[in-house]
Amino acid sequence: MTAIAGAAVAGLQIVTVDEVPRHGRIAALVVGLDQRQVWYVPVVHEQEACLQLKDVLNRFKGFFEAARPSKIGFNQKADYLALAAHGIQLQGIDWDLLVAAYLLNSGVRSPSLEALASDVMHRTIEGREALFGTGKTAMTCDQVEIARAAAFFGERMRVTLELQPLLQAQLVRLGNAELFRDLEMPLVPVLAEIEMAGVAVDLPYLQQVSRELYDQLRRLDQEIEDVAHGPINVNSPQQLARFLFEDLNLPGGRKTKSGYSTDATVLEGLREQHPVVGKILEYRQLSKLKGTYVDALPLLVDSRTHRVHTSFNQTVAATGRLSSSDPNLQNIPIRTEVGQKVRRAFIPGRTGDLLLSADYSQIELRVLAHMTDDPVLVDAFARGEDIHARTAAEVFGIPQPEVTANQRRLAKVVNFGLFYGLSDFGLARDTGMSTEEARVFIDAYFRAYSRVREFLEGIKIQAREQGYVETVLHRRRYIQDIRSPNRMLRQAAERIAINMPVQGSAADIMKLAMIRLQRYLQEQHLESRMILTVHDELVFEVPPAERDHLIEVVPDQMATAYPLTVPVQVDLKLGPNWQDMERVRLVAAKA
DNA sequence: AGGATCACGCACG
DNA sequence: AACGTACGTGATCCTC
Repeated sequence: MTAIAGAAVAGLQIVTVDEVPRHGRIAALVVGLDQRQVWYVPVVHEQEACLQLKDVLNRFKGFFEAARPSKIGFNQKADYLALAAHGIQLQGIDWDLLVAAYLLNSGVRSPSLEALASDVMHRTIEGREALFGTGKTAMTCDQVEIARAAAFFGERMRVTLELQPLLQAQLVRLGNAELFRDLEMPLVPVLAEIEMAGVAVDLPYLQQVSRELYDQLRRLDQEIEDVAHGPINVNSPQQLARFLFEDLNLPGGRKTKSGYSTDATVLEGLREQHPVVGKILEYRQLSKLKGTYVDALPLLVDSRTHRVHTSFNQTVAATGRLSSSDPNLQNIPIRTEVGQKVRRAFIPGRTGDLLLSADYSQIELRVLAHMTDDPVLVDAFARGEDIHARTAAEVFGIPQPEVTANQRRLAKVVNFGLFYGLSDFGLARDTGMSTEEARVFIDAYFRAYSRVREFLEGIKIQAREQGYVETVLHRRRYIQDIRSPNRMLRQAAERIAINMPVQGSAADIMKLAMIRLQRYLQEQHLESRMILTVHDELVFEVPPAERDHLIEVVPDQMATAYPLTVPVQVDLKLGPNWQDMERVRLVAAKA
């Protein structure tokens, strides 16, 4: 114990029985100082005598809660969560191999330690399946012999310790050591805290919505089956295609691998041809919302906290964004009326508290302005203009007051499409203009915004010559197929290359803001909690007494997290749930 | 029979 | 089929 406490760095893993570290069902601790000194401390093994968890945690508490030794691990958010369940705040989370591996190659979705050992050290180690088995017969950690578990986790710890300096050297070589140390690693406990905070949902309300949707769905299903003269599963694209394109003889359009497509755009095109099509579209929409959100969310409410605790994944998205799963709280509906009903279910956990939502306004276009230094784009943001109206004015060569609503709409589609590597074909599909008109429109856009065109061309060249592209903080994404002789593959690679620096830089900025704000809330001993992050939006749960304080600090910290050459603007909304929110304040940080 | 995986469709930024 | 995600359902393949 003395040797451990006195070390500068130590490997650490908290082994849990189940896959939800937040539950804190700790099976064992693994601690390692070097290849020769690795300890496996079992606390829950069914067949054998173990140490008492309480005693073990007490012995190690000082080690956990001290910034030194620095802890090395693999997926340290899980360690933090498992210990937090026992009231221990893990400190010194300095070196997570999972996070490092992600920075080194964000294209590999959540690399395993096995894969790292193989790729970096050319060494084969046992995977979890070898010890626990797979599928229904899989054992949990507590069902395995201590000796076998100790050998398995001990080897992983030795590999972890051996890999760490190798990965560190690679981070330095790539120029990513600072991004790792100052952004991604500090973010680890921030995400864990957000997950632990969770978000409250209004269960009785959701139940009521579920009943309403059930009735509507039954009615629609009946009406559809009346037309079909028999039972049909509207959820089955196969059955639906047979019904529409064989029984009703409607004109089939696009094909999928297994037949005619029945997706929403196809059905929209058939709406006028038969009244049943509208009913199918409505059925689809309601069924999606009911199944994915209204009925699924209540099942994920934690019985102890009465809240939903998502997982924020830091090592999945190739652009540097975070993702959310179990449940995904980053795709809660907002666009349709029924969707908004779902959003109303997200509420503060305590009566009287409020939800505060702060979102970056046009962050990607501002990042684009910053990266390109395009004089027109920079000027528009500097003046605080309506960016889509300005774009329309530039493209059509008319004064801004004369821009029609339709012209603005077209400009908006282009402004969004830019980040996706817009094609004339795509623009035509989204706007209803001809491909030829779309081509002319895009040409006019790039004449007005020549620096944007040069920038996008430059990205493609960089991807081709270096094999990767990067964000403002030098986060990399390697681009496959960028030199492919296959035109389709190559163009797809070019679109990926164009998208990443902008989407990824926006993610960099958001991550910086999250770290600052979490630090601030903690230092000021505020009760307000950061509870969600949705790419360009942060949501907080706020007691009324702290309302004015947060309204001041949140947008300010977000807007100044990473100063751009254009102002960064943050919109602030406040309300009793995630839907019914009112604009409070609009903050723009000076460039 | 039941699990794993693919195909499709679609929710968000 | 313009970038990035997550996930539910049905259909189909695979294993016990």
